[in-house]
Amino acid sequence: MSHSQTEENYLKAIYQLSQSHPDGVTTKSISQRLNIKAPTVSDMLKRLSAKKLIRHARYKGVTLTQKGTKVALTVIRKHRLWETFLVEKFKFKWDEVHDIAEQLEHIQSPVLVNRLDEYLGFPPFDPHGDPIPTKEGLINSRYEKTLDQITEGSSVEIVSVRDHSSKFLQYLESLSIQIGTRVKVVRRIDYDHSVVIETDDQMEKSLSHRVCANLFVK
Amino acid sequence: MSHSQTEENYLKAIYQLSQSHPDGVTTKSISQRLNIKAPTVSDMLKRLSAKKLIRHARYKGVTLTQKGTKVALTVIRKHRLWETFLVEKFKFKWDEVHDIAEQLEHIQSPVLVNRLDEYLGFPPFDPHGDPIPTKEGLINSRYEKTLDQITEGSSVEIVSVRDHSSKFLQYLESLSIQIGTRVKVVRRIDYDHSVVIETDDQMEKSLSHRVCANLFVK
DNA sequence: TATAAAAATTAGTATAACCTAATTTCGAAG
DNA sequence: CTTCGAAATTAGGTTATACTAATTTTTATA
Ligand SMILES: [Mn+2]
Ligand SMILES: [Mn+2]
Ligand SMILES: [Mn+2]
Ligand SMILES: [Mn+2]
Repeated sequence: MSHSQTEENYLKAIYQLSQSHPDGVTTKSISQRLNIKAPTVSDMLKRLSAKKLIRHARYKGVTLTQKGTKVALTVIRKHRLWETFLVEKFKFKWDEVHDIAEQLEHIQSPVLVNRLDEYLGFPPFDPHGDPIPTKEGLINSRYEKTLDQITEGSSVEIVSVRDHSSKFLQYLESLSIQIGTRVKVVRRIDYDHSVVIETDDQMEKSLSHRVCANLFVK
Repeated sequence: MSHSQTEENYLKAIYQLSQSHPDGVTTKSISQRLNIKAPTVSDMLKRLSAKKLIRHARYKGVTLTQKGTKVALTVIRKHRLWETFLVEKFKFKWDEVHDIAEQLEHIQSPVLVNRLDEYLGFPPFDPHGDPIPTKEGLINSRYEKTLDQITEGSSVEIVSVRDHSSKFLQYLESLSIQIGTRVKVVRRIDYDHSVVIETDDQMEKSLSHRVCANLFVK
């Protein structure tokens, strides 16, 4: 039994939303994430439930079943492997690959995915620093801390980004910030929660709270 | 304006059928090729016609417009480039790539296709010997002659296969026949139109008429 | 605790892409 | 030139996936 692209997109969205809401994902949040109206989501949840891919009690949040989780992780695995492929082999920028990977993640061929993985040398992370689930469905947990939570004076490394939009990624490039960049928190501004950082090149830069909250660090 | 995968499949089928029926492709032939019932095809032809992708006079055959031809050639280009990629880079056998390429041919991203083309070194032919349309939509015409039309004593080279099925391609492998193989027609058997050939390795092999009709030569 | 706002669901509709059954049109054979 | 079988189309139905409007349920607030 295979699943439609639409179903896969719902499962992936539910998986990702459940990372911050393990006790149940709301219809509204899925609706916003996928840009689909709530009644349509309600409908789909009924179908996914009938297929035993999610658990759903009416008017309550949803959680993925083991079966649903496996599908979601497979889709995420493919998305991140393809993104890595596009950057490593086809010389795309990290802000150009997401939309293409949104399509490639639905290609059905387990053997293709594994050849891709092998061709790339079994990469543990994608170009945005996100962990790539293994063939067995294992995924490293992501670092939880974001740059806005770091105390003054500490030095940290950027390990991944929360926002994958071109806009954000291009802005980071203009600041010379990428995955692996070390930054020192020079000052935290109380007024607007912005942060002044210093990068390797000794330059001081000011980052808004919004930007910092989208940068995972270790 | 983009087209659905379904529409692309129809356009590709019409293009390929029109190679042997330039004056118009029938509803029935499309129906058989795509394994879809004739009324469904009729329906779709109306929609493709409304989009100016085909010309269609009721109860007459269809032809592609320039616009439709362009879409078809783009899909074929992607199909053949991906097949080449899978064989060259991922070490798939030539009989394993068609079904995966049927999916990959629908990925929408002109820049991806051109990077793929570049990555492969702008190959003129796919693993089955079929010509790959260029970015500009140009396609080499295929050799017309098949092995069953060759006179006794002549020596020819296999340039492409008509049938892309695993069954057929695997049978060819078992005979050590591939694209580029030179064969000499030793004898033509009148009784069943089968042909006895001799390959580089001095071995004599008997090929049925059906097999010969699926082997293009030069 | 009563009520209002928000969230979720149900009801009813649309479109793409499929189907079967019925009808129309074409083209070949007599 | 009529007639009949094949091909094509129309009619009417289904499913997946969307939508808006109406209704129900939950939750938050007074
Ligand atoms: Mn992405
Ligand atoms: Mn990513
Ligand atoms: Mn093919
Ligand atoms: Mn091919």
